[in-house]
Amino acid sequence: MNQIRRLPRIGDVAEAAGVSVATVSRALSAPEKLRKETRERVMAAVTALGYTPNSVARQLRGGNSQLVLVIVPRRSNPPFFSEVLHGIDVTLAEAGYVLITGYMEGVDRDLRLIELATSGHLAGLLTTSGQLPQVSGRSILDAGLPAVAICADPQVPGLPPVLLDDAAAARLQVNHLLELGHRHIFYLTGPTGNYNETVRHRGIVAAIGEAGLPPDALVEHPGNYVFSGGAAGANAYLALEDRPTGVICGNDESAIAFIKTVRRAGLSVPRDLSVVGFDGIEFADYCEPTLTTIAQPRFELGAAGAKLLIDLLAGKTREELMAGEDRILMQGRLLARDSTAAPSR
Amino acid sequence: MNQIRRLPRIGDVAEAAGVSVATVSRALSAPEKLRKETRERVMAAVTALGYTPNSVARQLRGGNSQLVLVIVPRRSNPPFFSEVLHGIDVTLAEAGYVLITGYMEGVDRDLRLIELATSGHLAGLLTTSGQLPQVSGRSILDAGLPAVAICADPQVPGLPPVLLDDAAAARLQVNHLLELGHRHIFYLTGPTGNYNETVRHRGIVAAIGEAGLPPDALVEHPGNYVFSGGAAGANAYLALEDRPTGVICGNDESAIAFIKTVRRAGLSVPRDLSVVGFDGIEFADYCEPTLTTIAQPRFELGAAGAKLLIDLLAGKTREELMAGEDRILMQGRLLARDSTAAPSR
DNA sequence: GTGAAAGCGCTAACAT
DNA sequence: ATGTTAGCGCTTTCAC
Repeated sequence: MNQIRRLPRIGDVAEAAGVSVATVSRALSAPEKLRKETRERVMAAVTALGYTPNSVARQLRGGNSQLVLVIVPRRSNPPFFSEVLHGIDVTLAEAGYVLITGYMEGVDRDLRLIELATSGHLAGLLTTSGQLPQVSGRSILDAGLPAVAICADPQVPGLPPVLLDDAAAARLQVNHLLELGHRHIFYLTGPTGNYNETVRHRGIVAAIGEAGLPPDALVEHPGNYVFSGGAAGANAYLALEDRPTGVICGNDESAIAFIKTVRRAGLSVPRDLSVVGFDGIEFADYCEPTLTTIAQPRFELGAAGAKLLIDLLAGKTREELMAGEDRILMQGRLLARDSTAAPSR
Repeated sequence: MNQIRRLPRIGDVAEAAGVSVATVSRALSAPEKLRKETRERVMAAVTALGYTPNSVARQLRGGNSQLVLVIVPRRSNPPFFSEVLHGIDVTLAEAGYVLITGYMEGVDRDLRLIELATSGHLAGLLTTSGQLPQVSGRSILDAGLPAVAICADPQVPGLPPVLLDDAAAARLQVNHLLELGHRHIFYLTGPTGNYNETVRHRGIVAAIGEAGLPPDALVEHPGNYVFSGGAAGANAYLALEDRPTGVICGNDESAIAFIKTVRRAGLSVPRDLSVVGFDGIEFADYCEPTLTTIAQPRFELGAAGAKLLIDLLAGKTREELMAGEDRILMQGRLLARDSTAAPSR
């Protein structure tokens, strides 16, 4: 009936319970300091009024924010990142934090993200992008927030990264094809300059070299991790006079487009060529043929990064958390499915 | 050299520029009130110190928050929602807002989201879930934030929804199959109780009825919008004695799993059966065969919802924005591809 | 065990 | 055109 139009504040609760605002505050944040009776009276008033502390005021007072900004590159492979985000979200939520997703997209956005980081709302920062928001020499890290990198390493001092062991995973791709007997390999790369691409590329070249194959056993074509690049890569492959029998794609999405394109051109997978993807997204098991790929521990990458940040926020030092390592590395797993087989003869 | 460890505040800028804090504040929010010379002196100090206003303090003072909470159901079809979110994100960013993604997942999460909404951080609320966070009678709407629903209608008074015309889209699915000559239809539903499922279901039944077909022309099987449900639905279909020639799936993901499962059992699509999906995700054009489906204007749904919220936040009234309608309806588009054809005889 | 009051950084009346 | 100051809602000394 006598409904007040504004949200209840601490003073309303104090009045209703017949105590001071300080007592209400203590009932909420340090209940053990109150007589049981007082505490119960306050809590009853809190419930009756549906009071929730205004955390903006709390933060201004110097309290800790519960908001963590997660920076995601805009053109970011949704089936991959959504699972990483899920891992982050679940882990943060368990510790009482809330995630803000900030997509990068052009310089304006970079500026806005930097301002958000400096705005006083945030407790910490998680980045999944190898390129940090940066505007005229000002980096988002200047906000001084505790920060952790996931899935890509911006290689900035003091920013501990949680990464897939991309080099090892790339070797898994190569060695799988080599073990099947392939000796001539086509590599549809990721976007130039991309962190993961750079490391995997090195891994692939190294694995080819270690197998004693000549450098021209590897034919490369630039891709971009999306369908269109997969199709374009396949057309480049089809145009080759001497087609490699093994194909490594930068990710599953481009692998699926690659396969669709070569099949449409009359080739058969894995009879005419074997294709390996990367990521292990759900669709890779529902395409035709099912895709051999590297499963990334997506949820776990997100969870581990979030955990690291939470520990940092709790005041632990990087040294004790990283145990002397400069990075946390997780392993990919080869999922051998129907898109790879021994070369036909 | 003489680097202060804390972030600069308005007082630091004032001191550096030799003016009062009020002048700094005005230089930032009402520059026209200042003499050009003063303004320039202040701005120089702002730049020199790398000052960004503390928006927590601003908000506490009564200023407007720039944070919008977007509520997303956890089991939320990433390829679909990521585009809706993109539309939201781009539109909000243009108006200077930042999006917070809040996933729903169990009651704990509901409570946390309600607390976030009540915390004073937020400017407004966007929900893509038909079920609003709710805990023991307390709804997130009690926080009193301006709010808009997208893609699903929680059917709460005062919550304007931006929706796909699901009933019309469902008719599109049915009529496409009817026009091809199918007279016996299998419907793999969405999750029971889901808003979109409810409306589409009605549309499908109505379209069948209007075509003069008997009710048993439609065979239903409960699905869940994910791969596993698509596979299970296909197995149920395969077990039927008299198999319908037309199949409508609740979404693309389940349609793709459905097709994969029936093909593995030796059936051919579209020779033995035609399959229609729903959503128009990218993968639907890269599966085998390519999937006939309903394209939802995903980006536009998000953008329209965000726009509506922005206008609400700018003080416009629901009445003037909705032009007398109680909802904003957008239309789906049939994409006829290779998974549908006339029944074989 | 509880209350009074200062102060977090900012904006907007109100002075000058 | 610019300065002074109250106060947003909360937590936390410091008194009692």
